[in-house]
Amino acid sequence: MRSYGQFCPVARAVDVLGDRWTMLILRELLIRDSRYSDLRDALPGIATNLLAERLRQLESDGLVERVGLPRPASAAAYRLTDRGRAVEPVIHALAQWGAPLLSPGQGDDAFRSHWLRLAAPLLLDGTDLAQLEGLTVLVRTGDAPVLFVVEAGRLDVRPAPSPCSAEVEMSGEPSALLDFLRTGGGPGVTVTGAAEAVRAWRDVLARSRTPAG
Amino acid sequence: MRSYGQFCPVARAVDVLGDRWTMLILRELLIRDSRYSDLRDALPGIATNLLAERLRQLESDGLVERVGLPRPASAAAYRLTDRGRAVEPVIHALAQWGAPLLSPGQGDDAFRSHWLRLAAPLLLDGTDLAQLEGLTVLVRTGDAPVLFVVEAGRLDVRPAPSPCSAEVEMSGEPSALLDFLRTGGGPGVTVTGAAEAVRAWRDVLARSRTPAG
DNA sequence: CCGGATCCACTAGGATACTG
DNA sequence: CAGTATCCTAGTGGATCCGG
Repeated sequence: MRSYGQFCPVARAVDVLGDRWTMLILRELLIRDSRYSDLRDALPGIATNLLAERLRQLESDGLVERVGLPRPASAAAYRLTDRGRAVEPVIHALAQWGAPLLSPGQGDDAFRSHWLRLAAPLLLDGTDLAQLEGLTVLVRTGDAPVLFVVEAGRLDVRPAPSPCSAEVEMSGEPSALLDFLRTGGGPGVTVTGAAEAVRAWRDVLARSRTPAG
Repeated sequence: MRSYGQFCPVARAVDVLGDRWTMLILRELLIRDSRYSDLRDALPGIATNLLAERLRQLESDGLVERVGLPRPASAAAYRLTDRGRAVEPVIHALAQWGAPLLSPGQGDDAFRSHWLRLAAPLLLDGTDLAQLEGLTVLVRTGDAPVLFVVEAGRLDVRPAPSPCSAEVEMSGEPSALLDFLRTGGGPGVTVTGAAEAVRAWRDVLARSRTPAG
């Protein structure tokens, strides 16, 4: 991208981060280290040459590094450097601001379950997870099941192993499921498991909180 | 901008905010309500049709409103709506991350003094302004002088009236001045005024703080 | 199958001239 | 002053192909 040519911290940041796709590539690498094809799968519509060029640029800007083998080799992955990981507050602020834009529903948009790793803790921001310590929730939606684990007062989201047992199981369309995470109710989501754990989970989700965004 | 087509809060946010120039237009309107020509002056290099189109888009997205007269009239200005103002955390996060990118210096980049309204409080983040309550600093740099005022423990930056008297006066190149704000020292900045006030001001700036970015 | 490179059609952005 | 209209170029999207 052409520089804005402004001696201003915002402009200098956007010079580096403002290219098309760049922020979404960083989102992916914030969620997990990824191989080239992982990124391509998580970014439907990106042209392969663009992905390659963005990664090169991010590497030369010091936000991303290749881990594994040197340049001409396979099975390597991309990972954020410390400087790249420092973009996290920007991504989080964007996600907070963008959360209300999910309300119109999914439409024809793509969805990947691992995005919940970023979105779910955000949607639960302001809830009190202390009483759920240790709870596990298996979530079936999108392309692959994921496992919610409450630990240290935080919600962590990881790929679900198979087989996988959890105290609570939820399933439904991504759109319904995100509504459910925000409100603790709504149609289109099936919740099963031990009655007490289910009840505690729904209670926490239904608790009033600062509205996201 | 074409939508990324992803059911993800980050992607939906970038769908709206990710167009070229959009973030800088929002930065301007976060600093102050602006007329069309104010924006054009603060965004050197923007094509006038692009500025018009971005403003139209931001208006239809509900981030910006025209204030003053209805469509076919002059002397009107653009202002952020509440939803537009909610982008502030994103801009601040970008500015924090971008602050280290100022170190290479100004080069050929443009500078506008009013940008200090956003940048200066950020560069002083982590300092204790309580002991400077009420201090005024006249800053001469860039295209117009600005006045720093410490009140309610915060640093506020406003256009300097003329004539203007302040307890402390600083002047120098933008690059030197920003370094000075970060470190309390460095070459290229002239500081004058009552010795005690000058000393207190330098002391606070020199105090260690969380490094920006 | 992974990690790209190449080619081509298209669209968004940049520069400038012009108008109510 | 506040934009529109135009032309041109650079960046993007999509498909296909290639080497390890």
